[in-house]
Amino acid sequence: MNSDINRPRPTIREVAALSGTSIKTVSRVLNGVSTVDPALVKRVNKAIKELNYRPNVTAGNLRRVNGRTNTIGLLLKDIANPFSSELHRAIENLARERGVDVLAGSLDEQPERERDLIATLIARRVDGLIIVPTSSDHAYLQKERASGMPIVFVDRPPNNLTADTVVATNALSAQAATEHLIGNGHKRIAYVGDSQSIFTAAERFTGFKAALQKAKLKLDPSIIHHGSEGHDDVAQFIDSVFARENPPTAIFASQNFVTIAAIRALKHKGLEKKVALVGFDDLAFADLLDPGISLVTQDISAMANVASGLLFERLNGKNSKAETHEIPTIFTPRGSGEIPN
Amino acid sequence: MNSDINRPRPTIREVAALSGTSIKTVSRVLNGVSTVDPALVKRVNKAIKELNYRPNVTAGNLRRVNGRTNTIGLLLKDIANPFSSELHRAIENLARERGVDVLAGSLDEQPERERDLIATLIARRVDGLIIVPTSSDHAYLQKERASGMPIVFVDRPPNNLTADTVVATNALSAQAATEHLIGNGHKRIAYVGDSQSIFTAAERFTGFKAALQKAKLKLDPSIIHHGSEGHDDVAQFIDSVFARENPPTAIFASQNFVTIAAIRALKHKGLEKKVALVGFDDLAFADLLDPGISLVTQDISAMANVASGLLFERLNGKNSKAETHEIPTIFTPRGSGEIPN
DNA sequence: GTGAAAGCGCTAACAA
DNA sequence: TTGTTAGCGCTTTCAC
Repeated sequence: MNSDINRPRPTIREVAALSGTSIKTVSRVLNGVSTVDPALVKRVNKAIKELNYRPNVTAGNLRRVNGRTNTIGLLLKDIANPFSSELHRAIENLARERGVDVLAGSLDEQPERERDLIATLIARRVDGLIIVPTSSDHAYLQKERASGMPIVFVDRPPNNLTADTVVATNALSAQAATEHLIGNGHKRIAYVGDSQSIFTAAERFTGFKAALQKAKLKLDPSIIHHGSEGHDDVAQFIDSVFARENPPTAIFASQNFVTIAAIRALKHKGLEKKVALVGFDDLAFADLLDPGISLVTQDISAMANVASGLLFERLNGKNSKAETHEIPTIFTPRGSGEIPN
Repeated sequence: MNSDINRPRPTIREVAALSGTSIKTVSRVLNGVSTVDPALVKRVNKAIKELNYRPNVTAGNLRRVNGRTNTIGLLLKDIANPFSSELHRAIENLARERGVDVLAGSLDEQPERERDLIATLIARRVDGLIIVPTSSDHAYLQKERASGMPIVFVDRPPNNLTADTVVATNALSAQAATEHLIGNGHKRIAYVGDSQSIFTAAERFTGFKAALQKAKLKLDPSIIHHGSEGHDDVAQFIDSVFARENPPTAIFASQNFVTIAAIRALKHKGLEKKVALVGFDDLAFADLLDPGISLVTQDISAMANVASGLLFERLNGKNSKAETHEIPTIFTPRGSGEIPN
C-alpha cells in the first residue's frame, strides 16, 4: 500500500503514453472537447483512472487564454466573527455557482496585514478582491485597480481610491432606531460606540445626532461614549452614568460587542427592564434574553449578493465607473427597545 | 490613469530588460539570494517598482523543487457556524505563521460536496487537507493518502480510511456532564440529540448512558430523543414530555442548536428555573441568560493546534503511522446545570 | 480527428 | 557574481 508514497503525481504525458495517444488528445478529453473519437476517449479515461491522474489546474491556468485562476480573495475583519463568517458563507455560495474558490483572511484591524495579505493574493493571481478594509489609505491599490483587477469594498468604503463599494445604511438606520426610542417617550438617550475614526461608528453617530436634532432634544456629551475598547470600558461608562443624577432612560449601542457589554452592565445593576436599549448589529440570542433585545441588523446576504454581483460583472468585462450601494438594514423590536420612559 | 487597463501584467523578463540584466538575476533578487551585487539589486528593485511588477508564485511553484503551493484545504460543515469559523480562524493563524494560505469550503452535510471540493482542491495542488467530514465512506481518499498527501480529520473520524484524527472526548465529557446532573439529585434525565448516525452524537449518547448505568438509573426511552431536525422538532419533544406524568427533572442537550431549542421550549413553559439543563457545544450568550447555561465546550483552539501540528509535521516528512488524538473539553457551570432536583 | 511544437512565468542546473 | 538553457504541466497554435 505504501509502495507509491511520494511517487510524483502522474502528468498528462504519462496518461498520453499509457493510452497510446498524444498529450493534446488527452487535454481535449479532459476539457470535454467533442471532436475526439469515442474509442480514444474511452482509452484515455481508462488510463486516467488507472494512474489516478489529477489534472493540475494551476499549470493549465498559466497558458490558458484569459489567464484566470478562478479564485477570489476575501479580506475580513476576523474570520471567526459572525458578521465576517456570514458574509464569507454568502460569498462562498455565489462563488461556487461560478466555479470560483475563495481565499479568505483576517485583518484584525491591522493595516499592514491588509497590505501583506493583498500582496500574497495578487502573487497568487486571484481574479478579484472583496475587502472589508482596515487601512485608512488605499492609494496603494490604485495601480491594481488601473491594471484591471476588480476590487469591491464592503462595510466600509476605501480611502483615496475609487472603487465599487457596498455599505449598510448606517446613518439612516441609526437615526430610525434612535427615533424609535424617542417615540417611546425617551428624552435622555445615552450613546455608546466605537471610535469615530471607524467609518460605521461615525455614520451611526451621525444618525443618532440627527434623530435628536429632529426631535429638538439636546445632545448631552456626558452621556455619550466613543472609542469603547472592551467590555470593562463600556461597563465602567454605564456604571458611572447611572450612578449620577439625572441618568438616561435609554441607550443606543452602536455595535455588536458594545451591545453585549451594555446588556451585561444593565443586568448587573438590575436595570435591564427599566432602561430601554437598542443595539446595532445582530446577536444570535437576542430573543432568548429577558427582555428580548431590539436590534438593527445588516442584511448580510444582500450585501454579499451585491458585492459578488459587482465583482463578477467586472470580471465579465463591465467597465462603467465605480458604484456605491447602500443596503437597507432590518429592525427587529423584541422588547428592550420598547421599554417606555 | 486608465491608460494601462487590461495591459497584461509585466513578467520577470520585462523587469530583466528594464534593469539591463538577466531573468535569473531578477529571480535571485526576488528570492533574496545574497550573492547579487548590491548595485544590481538596486537596479532590479527600481525596475520592479517602475513596472509595478508582482511575481506570479503559481508559475514559480510549477518548477520549484518541492512542488509546494503553500496552500492547504479546509473542509468545514458550514463556514458560518461558530464551531467551524473558530476552527478556521485558529488554523488560519497557525498556517499564516508558516506562510501558508487556507482555502476553505462548506460541506453542508452533503457527501458529494465533500468529494467535489476535495477534487478541486487536489486539482489546485493544495499541500494538505484538514477535514471535518460529512461522508460515511472515505475509501475514495486512499490513493491520495498513499501518494503522500497529508490529511487530518477533525471532530469526526474517517470511515474506511486510516488517517490522523483529532476529536473531542465526546463520550467521557457527556458522561461527566450527566454525572454532574445526577450529582445534583436528578434521577430522570431527558436526552435530546442528533441522529446517532453522526459520530459525535453517538459518542455523546454513549457517555450519557454510561453515566446512568454507573448510577444504576434506568434508561427510559420515552424521554430520549434522537435525530432532532430543527427547533420545532425539539420543542415538540420537550412539550410532550413535560405534558405527561412523571416528567424528567433535567435535560442533557447533546449539541448546539438542540440546546438553544431546549432553552426556548423551557422558557416558553416557564420551566427554565425548575428543570436543570446541561448542553454540549458553546453558546456565545450562555452567561447572559437567566439562569446561565451550563455547557460542555470543545477546546477548539487545542483541536486546531493539534490538527495543524500533525499536518505540518507530515508536510515536513514525518512518516509514522496515523495518530488519533482526543482533546479534553471544558465544563462551565453557570446555573442551569446546578438546579437541584 | 489528431499531433508536434511553442510557450505561459517562473526556478533549477549548469556554465562561464 | 552572472547568464544561458531546459523544463515544471499544461493549453495554444497550426499543420496534417
